[in-house]
Amino acid sequence: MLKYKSLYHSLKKEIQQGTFIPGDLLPSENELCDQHQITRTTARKALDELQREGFIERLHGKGSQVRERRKSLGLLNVKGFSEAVGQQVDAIMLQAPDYRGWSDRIQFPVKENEQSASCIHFERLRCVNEEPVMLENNWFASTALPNFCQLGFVDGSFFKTLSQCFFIEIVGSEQEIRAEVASSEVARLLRILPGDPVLHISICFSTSHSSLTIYSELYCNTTQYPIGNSYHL
Amino acid sequence: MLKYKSLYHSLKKEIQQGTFIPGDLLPSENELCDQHQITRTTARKALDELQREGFIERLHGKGSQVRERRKSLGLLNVKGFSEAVGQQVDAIMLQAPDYRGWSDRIQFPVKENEQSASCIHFERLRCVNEEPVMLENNWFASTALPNFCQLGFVDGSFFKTLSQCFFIEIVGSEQEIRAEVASSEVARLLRILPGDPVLHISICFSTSHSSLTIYSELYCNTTQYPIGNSYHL
DNA sequence: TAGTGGTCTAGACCACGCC
DNA sequence: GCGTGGTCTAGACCACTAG
Repeated sequence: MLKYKSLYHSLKKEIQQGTFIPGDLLPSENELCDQHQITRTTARKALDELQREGFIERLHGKGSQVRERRKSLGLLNVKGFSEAVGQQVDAIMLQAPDYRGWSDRIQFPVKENEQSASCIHFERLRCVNEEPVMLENNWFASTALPNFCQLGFVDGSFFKTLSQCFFIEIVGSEQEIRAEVASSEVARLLRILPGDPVLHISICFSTSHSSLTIYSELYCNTTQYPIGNSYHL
Repeated sequence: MLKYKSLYHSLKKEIQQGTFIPGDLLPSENELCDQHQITRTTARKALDELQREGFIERLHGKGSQVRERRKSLGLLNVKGFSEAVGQQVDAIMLQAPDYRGWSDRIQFPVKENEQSASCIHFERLRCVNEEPVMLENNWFASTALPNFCQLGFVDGSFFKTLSQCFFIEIVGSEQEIRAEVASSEVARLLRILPGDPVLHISICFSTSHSSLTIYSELYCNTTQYPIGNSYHL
């Protein structure tokens, strides 16, 4: 293993596990050099990567500070849906994680090696001010996440659970976005009329665990809260 | 000016101007060191940045190759709309660039210092297989782009024109996405029925020129061609 | 003033591509 | 075999923060 990658993974894991929490300062670059028998160039390369991925912020004269991770990932982001609408969001679990077959509602083609695995599915309704704004369905192969159905969600967040319980991070996504008319089922849950326009977002998340892909189908009522995101170089 | 930034800007400008075109190899790292009296560490820092921004690709054992720039920028990307729908796209100019007032159709607040400047607007219709799929409206302050209305578009691309004629790059964006019912005007142009669902995307692009912000309002018929994008760490 | 991160130098060895 | 990019070392000086 390359030295800078080794340090990078070691620091990232400590952040994910909570050894360092947001606001903490990591060991200084010189301390890291001593601890790992490397030069500053190598230590900085690891820190550069953590910085780009949003895990830390470098403060000139102070140190490297752990941040809330909120890098944008396409439409949504690693922190999840609440930032995309910019409001406090409650989640109601309509269907707790359970073993189901792969659904034909999934818009992206399910990878062949995953089709043979059993599939975990859960469905949530996201509300802002008690008003339902998004219906969320997720599917993924159960092989990568043993005992997932027995676990609770960390802070109600699926991504946080992946990170803190399984050390799995989202590393990429593909999305398709459509404006559709609401089906009677979607309309009932979002408390709108069948035929009203809804935003339909299909996402295929790739993760740091090669055998885990997450398929999501989201239906949003955007009349009150449009989906927002931003990007900066 | 820092040495690595100076080299970075110099190489980027040569790529934008066409001194190096996609497929070309930049001077090797050692050549850059000789030419600019710097060490490889410094040269590599400049190249690292160009690589992250998608201008070049590093080929181990070969060199640094200039790429078509296609980094994703939120929903759309710097190459523009054609990649988002993944098809060949024709553009019909409905309203050529002209001086107009700032429109109240712009969803993002126009910056105060821009409100007093005169505003250039143009409107295009994007078609796939002769079918209209997106109506595009753009507004921006004329101060940053003298003579813009007299210029033609490079390869029919607004972003390419900004880069090659003004050396201005898109560096960030904010977006809001909504599913709406089509107004009679939008429906007529997209050849759908008033009341059909359309995807409404509002974008505010920030650029490398501090006094230029681009405001876009897009209306998409996503029945045939959903808007796609992907993101990778 | 001591410690931190930001920049830069002048080397070294390696793996990869191509001839 | 030679040149390329990828990794790494062991220093140096600077600007910034904080006690």
